[in-house]
Amino acid sequence: MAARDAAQNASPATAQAHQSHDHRECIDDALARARDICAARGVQLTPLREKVLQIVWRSHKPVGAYEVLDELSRSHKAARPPTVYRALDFLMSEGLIHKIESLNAYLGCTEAGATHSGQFLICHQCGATEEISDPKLETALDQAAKRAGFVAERKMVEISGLCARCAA
Amino acid sequence: MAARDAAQNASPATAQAHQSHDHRECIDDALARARDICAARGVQLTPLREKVLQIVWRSHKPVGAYEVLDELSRSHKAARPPTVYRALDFLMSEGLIHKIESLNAYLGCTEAGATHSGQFLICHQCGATEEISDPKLETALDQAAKRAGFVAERKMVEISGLCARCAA
DNA sequence: TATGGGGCTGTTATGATGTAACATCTGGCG
DNA sequence: CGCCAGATGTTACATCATAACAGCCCCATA
Repeated sequence: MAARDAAQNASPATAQAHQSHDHRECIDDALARARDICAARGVQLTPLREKVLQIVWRSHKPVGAYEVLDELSRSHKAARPPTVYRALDFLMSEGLIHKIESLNAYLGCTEAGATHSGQFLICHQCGATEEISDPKLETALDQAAKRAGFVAERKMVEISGLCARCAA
Repeated sequence: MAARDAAQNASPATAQAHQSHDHRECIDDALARARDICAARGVQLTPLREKVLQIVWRSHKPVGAYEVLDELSRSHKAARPPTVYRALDFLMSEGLIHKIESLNAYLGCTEAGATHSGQFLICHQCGATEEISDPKLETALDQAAKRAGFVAERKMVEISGLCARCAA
């Protein structure tokens, strides 16, 4: 897997990420799900947007907008920053990707379909970023906000450190 | 207080923030605490760094680095971006301020002295940002990381929504 | 057919945030 | 004095993001 991953993707985004699974399946699943979701909602997952989604999904590392732009430029000469940001904005508004605020980078959403803010474990060694969905954490967030009389809308949780493999 | 706050501070940072308390006390306390902490640690809270800390503390709204720069320039003509970023880096490394990642802005730490990552309630209406320290939330974060075999180093929690006053 | 409106993309320019790299200053210490 | 470390000055640049307007395409409707 690691070899194929490296072969099909020369971008630095995946250079270090731990990939012990068949990542092509991740991509295929994500794209198929995205198509279903957009069709059901009556919004357009255009070829451009799908291509951007595919690029974001090339690894489990958050990808910067300009990295997406570089990659997109190979097949789409006209690509400019607004091209990419507009696609990223669309994908975020449909809950298909997340922005990792602490890295100014974007990551495919593994829970696409359900609207949620996302909770992330970011390894600063290999870059791999795992999205988790912890009900207790969710509850704790809601309780903390409630206690302060605060109406929570977006709840961002980004934990950086070392993933299990890098810590070992 | 609102009147004095407006008078002593023309920066947009405080334009909307709810300030029902004597904010001058906040600033004075924060600066005094910072001096104590730095003295105890044998690190230099230079006049420049103290001035930057004071500017960050002018309100309970996170302040952008270039806003700090504008303000600092009034008294310190030589100020440039690196001047500000170096001071901010120092203040963060000593735990005297926090960076709010979702806003790319900086906020005075109300728990200075104890090393912690900070949990924030960010009102997108008035901009006021409250730092909370919720033990249950802290536990939930640790548990979530542990469950994934992840070694947590920095735990970022930023909840945006409406503060009690703006929601009312 | 025509027409006009909405959604998507192209294009140019610029704004906002952050850092690299090297120079200079200052105070303490052998 | 001579040197070093830490702080600041200074120039240039890298990175991240958006404003504003132009053009295109589909298609609903007259």
